[in-house]
Amino acid sequence: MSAREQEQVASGAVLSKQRVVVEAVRLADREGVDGLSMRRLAGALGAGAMSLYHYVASKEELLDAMVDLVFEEIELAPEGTDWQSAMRRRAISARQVLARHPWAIGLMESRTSAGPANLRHHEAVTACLRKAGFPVLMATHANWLLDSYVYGFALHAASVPFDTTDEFADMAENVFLPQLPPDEFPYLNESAAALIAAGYDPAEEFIFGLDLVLAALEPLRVSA
Amino acid sequence: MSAREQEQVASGAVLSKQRVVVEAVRLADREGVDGLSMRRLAGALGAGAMSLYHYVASKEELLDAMVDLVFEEIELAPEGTDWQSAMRRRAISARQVLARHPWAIGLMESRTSAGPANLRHHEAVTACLRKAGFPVLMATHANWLLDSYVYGFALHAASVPFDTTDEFADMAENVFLPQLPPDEFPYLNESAAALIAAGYDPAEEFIFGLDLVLAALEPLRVSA
DNA sequence: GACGTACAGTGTACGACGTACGGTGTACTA
DNA sequence: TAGTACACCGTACGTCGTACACTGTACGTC
Repeated sequence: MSAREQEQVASGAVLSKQRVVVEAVRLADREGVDGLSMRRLAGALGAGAMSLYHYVASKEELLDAMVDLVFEEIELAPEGTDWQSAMRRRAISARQVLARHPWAIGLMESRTSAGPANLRHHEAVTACLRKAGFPVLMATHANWLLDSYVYGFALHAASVPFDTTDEFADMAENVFLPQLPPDEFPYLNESAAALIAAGYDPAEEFIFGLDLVLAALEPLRVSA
Repeated sequence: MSAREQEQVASGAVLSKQRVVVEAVRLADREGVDGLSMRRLAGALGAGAMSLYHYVASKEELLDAMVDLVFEEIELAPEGTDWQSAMRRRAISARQVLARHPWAIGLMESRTSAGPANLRHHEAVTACLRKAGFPVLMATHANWLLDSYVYGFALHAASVPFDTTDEFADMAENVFLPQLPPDEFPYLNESAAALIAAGYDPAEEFIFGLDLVLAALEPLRVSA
């Protein structure tokens, strides 16, 4: 919170950038990003639409701020543990946060400037990798790989209309399989059947790939 | 192309779903997805806005079709080579295609039903993995991991405002570094400096992680 | 020829959107 | 008491997606 915002709060202002952005995230969670309009957001805050423009220069800036607020929810890589545990924790936290705010993923593609929380996050991850003994360029490679996996998984998971084992089994039997003629898609049929039997849990699915990636990175650091 | 569309073309109809969707992709490539409106698209086709609704039930359906058209551009996993080469080729192709149509990535999050090209693609990948000796569930895990990496990389790359070594060096020196006080972000400064010196190429960066992932998956198949 | 039907394509209109602009009102300073 | 600053808002403009009712033309069938 900037000095200016503190002033506003102290002087009894009803609105603040903080409040605007927080409510915007809430609205997007509830109704999706398409349901977020300046008028509706203002309504939720008990204000007129144009009042928002005292705290946010444009809707684009609001979206930037929303994405950064989401980044703030992600746990920073903890210090004082081995690098794999630290990366594991922050990756799992990131996945959970993005699952809570799926609209944020689609927004990232169009947002080209990183917010402060994003930068802090990136710095913490890089620090962790460097301290673990990854050479500079190897650390950036590892960073790209891990981030790509985390965001990609979240994107993939958001584009799929189920979140739990039961939902998946239901959708698979009643929606997917009927669309998949067995002679044209034999392997997808086989996969779906196996997944229905075994159950699907996004958290487990995520960890499978995550641990594989972490293990693959291990030999690339030079021990201290 | 459906029987109905062939009829239309044969009978001299000026528009067709094909033509509408192709032009929509072109427009989105040129102006971004925000610049794509039904009126502008119709204009580009020399038609009135409402005419489009004879070929597309709604803008949502148009966006679905656009995403599927992009999937059609991705090379299918070739048969008759070892699984790693096959996966490598299709992943590299996917990355290139998504770099050409960055708007498609952001769209995927909100599209919950896969189009035919998407399904064909998925089937081909699964077939390749199964034939390479991955057990059913392992193949779906590998699928998730690979897809997450590919889409995640594309998403990450789209959210970054440079594409070539020169652009990166320019942006880093003139935009990023000035925003990164060295005492607050020592590691990001170090990384940026190293990357400026070493050069940045998205294709290489992508292949680094891809090969690591492929190698990590190798031991999980049971040899035939 | 005349007439009916089907359907590709369109003009107009409605409600919602982002936001420019020019107000209000209240709280504080001088 | 007058002046100033600024949080807040009402109105209006251009654009959006699209419902609805309409045009014109092509092609039967007599």
